[in-house]
Amino acid sequence: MSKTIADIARIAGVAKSTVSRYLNGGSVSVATRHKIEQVIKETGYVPNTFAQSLKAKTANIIGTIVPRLDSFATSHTLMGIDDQLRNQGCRMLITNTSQDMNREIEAIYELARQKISGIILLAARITDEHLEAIETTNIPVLLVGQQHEQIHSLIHNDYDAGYELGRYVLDRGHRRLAYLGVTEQDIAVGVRRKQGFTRAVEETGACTVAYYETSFRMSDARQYALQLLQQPLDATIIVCATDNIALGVMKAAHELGIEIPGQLSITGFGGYDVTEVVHPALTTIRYPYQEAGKIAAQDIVKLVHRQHVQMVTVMDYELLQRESVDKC
Amino acid sequence: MSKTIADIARIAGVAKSTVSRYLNGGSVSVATRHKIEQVIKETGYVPNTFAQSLKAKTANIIGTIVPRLDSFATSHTLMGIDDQLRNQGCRMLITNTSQDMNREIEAIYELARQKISGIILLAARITDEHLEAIETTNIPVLLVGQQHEQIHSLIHNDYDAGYELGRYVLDRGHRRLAYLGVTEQDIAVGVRRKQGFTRAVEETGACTVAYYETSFRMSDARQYALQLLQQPLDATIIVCATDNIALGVMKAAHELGIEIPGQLSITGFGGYDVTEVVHPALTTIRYPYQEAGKIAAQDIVKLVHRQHVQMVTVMDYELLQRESVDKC
DNA sequence: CTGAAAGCGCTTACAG
DNA sequence: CTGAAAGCGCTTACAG
Repeated sequence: MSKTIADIARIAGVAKSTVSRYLNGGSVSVATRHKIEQVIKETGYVPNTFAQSLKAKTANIIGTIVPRLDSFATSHTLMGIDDQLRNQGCRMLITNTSQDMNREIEAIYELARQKISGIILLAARITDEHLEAIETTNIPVLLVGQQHEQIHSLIHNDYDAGYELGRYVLDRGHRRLAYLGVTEQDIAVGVRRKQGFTRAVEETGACTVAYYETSFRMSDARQYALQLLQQPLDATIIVCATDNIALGVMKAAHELGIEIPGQLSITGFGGYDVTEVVHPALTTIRYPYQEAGKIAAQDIVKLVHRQHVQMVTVMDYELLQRESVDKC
Repeated sequence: MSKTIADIARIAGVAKSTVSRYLNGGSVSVATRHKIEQVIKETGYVPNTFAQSLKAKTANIIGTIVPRLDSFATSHTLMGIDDQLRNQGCRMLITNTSQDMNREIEAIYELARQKISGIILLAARITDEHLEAIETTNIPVLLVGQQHEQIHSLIHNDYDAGYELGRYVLDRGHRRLAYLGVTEQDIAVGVRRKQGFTRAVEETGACTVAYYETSFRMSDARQYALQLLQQPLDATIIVCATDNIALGVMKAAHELGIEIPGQLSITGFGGYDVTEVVHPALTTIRYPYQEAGKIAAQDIVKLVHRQHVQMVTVMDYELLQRESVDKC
C-alpha cells in the first residue's frame, strides 16, 4: 500500500541509491532531482523510519524520564523541552515513573534498548544504580533539577533562592520562624533551599527557627499543619519548601480560623500559577521551569552530538512578593 | 558491541530462525530452549526493536495527542493511559500540540508515518481535516472528552453533571443565577454542561439566569469577573463551566471584598485537587480522569486488534458538595 | 553524477 | 523440532 524507496526509484527511472542520496542531500543532478521530487510529491512517499533507524542504529529521539505528570514543575519543564526539541527536529518520548525509583532505572535501560539518542532525567535522587545504568548503556544523560558530579546537570538556584527569601522575610521583621521542609534525600528541595534560608537566618542573628518536615503532598502538609497549629506555635511565619506544602498549610490555617497574614505569614517555593489566585496570594519563589526545559533540550542535543556542555548550568529565579507575608 | 540474533545463534550452536522462534514462543525442544536461554542470559542480549518493527510493519506504540500538558484533566488522563498501557505491554508516545489545531492534524499524519498502532486523541473539536487525516492514514483512533459520530469516543457525562449540579444549586434556594461558560465550539464543556444546567433551571421555573462567556484561562476568568462584579450583579451564584474559571472568579471576588459564599456562591466543574484546598473549598463536579485514561487505553488496544468497542462510552461523575455554595 | 550490491537485525514461509 | 534463504525498506561504500 504505502510506497517504498524502490517504488520511487522505479517510477522515476533511477536507482534506489539515487533516491536515497536525494533524500539525504547527496549530490544529484538537477534533472534527476526534479524527476524524483515530482514522483515523491505525486506518490506522497514518506521514508520508513524503522528502516532508517535500523541502518542508523539510532533514532532521533530524546527520552525524558519524569517522576510524575501531575505537577506544575514537571509539566512546564516538559513543555519547554518539547518546544525546543521540535525546533531542533527531534522527537520526545516521555516516560512516567510514578515516583518509583526502580522504574526510573528500568526506563534508562529500556530507552537505551530502543536506541534513544539521549535522556533528560528529572529525578529527586541519583543512586549507584542510576550511575550503573547510565554507564552500562553509555547513553548521554542530562539531569534536571538536581546536581550530580558525574552527570551533566541543569539546576535551579535553590540555595540563593532560599537565601533571598530568608532575607526578605527577616527584613520584614520576622524573628521567630518555622521552616516546613521535606526529606534531605532530595538535595535540591530538601537541603539546598533550607541551607540558603538558614544562612540568611544566621547572618541576621537573634532569631529562633524551628525546623519541621513533611512530604511533598498537599494533603500531608495540611494534616501536618493542622496538628502543628493546634497547639501554640512560637513563630510568626511558616516558610514552606514548596508551594504545595504552603497551600496545604494555608488550608489548615483557614480551617483553624487563623488569619493569613494577620496572625501567621506563609511562603512557598515554585511559583505555580495557582499561588497567584489563592487568597491571600502566596509570596513565593518563581523558578523558570519552561525556560529550563528549553535549555535542557539544547544541552542534551549538544551532548548527543558530543559537543561541549558545562557540567552544571544554574538557572535564575525570581522572588514574588505578594500578600501572604506581613510586616511584624 | 551489542549482540545480535546471529551472535546468539552462533554461540548457542543453532540457527537464527531457531533463536527467533524461541523468542517468539514458537516450538523449540527443551534442550535447545535451555541452551538459548543460557546464552541470552550470559550475553544480556536484547532484540533490536527497529528490526522487529521493520518486519512487523508496526510498533507496539500508542500515540496520545493532547492540547496541553499543564492541565489537571490532561495529566490525570495521561497517567491513567500510561498505567494501563504499561500493563498491556504497550508504550505510549505523547504529542503536545499547545492548543494548535494544525499541529493536531500534523500529529496524526506524523504518528501514522511512524507506524504507531493507534491514537488516543484529546481534542476540543473535530474538524473535517481531522476526519480526513484519520481516514487517509487509516489508523485506529479513540476520541477522549468529546463525542463524534464517526469516531469511537469516550466522554464524561457532562450533560447529567450539569443537570445534577443545577438541581443541587436550585435545591439550596438559588433563583437568580449566572452561568459563566466557554465557547460553544467545545461541545462537551461549552454546550453539554450548560444544557444540563439549563434543563434543571427550566424544570424548576421562576428563575432568572444570565449567561456569560470567557476563555479557559484562569487569568481571563478573573479579569472578566472583576468587570462583572464591579457593577451590581443580579445573581446569588455564579456557576462556572470549569474549575479554573471558578478559581479565577473566586480570586476576583476576594479582590473586591465580596464574601464567598456569604454574598456570592460559586461552583465549578472538574474536581481538580486544588479546589479542595482553596478557601472556601469549591463545590464542583469530579470527573474520573484517571479512570477514563485507563478505559481509553483498553479501548484503543481493542480497536488496534480489531475487537469490538462501543461507539461511545460514557464515564460517571460525582458531585462534590463543599463550602462555596450557601443556602439562600 | 549514478547504479549494483551488500548489509542493518530481525521474521517467516518452506523444506526436511 | 530445526535450518537455509528470502525479504522488510533503507543506506553506504565502491565502481564506473
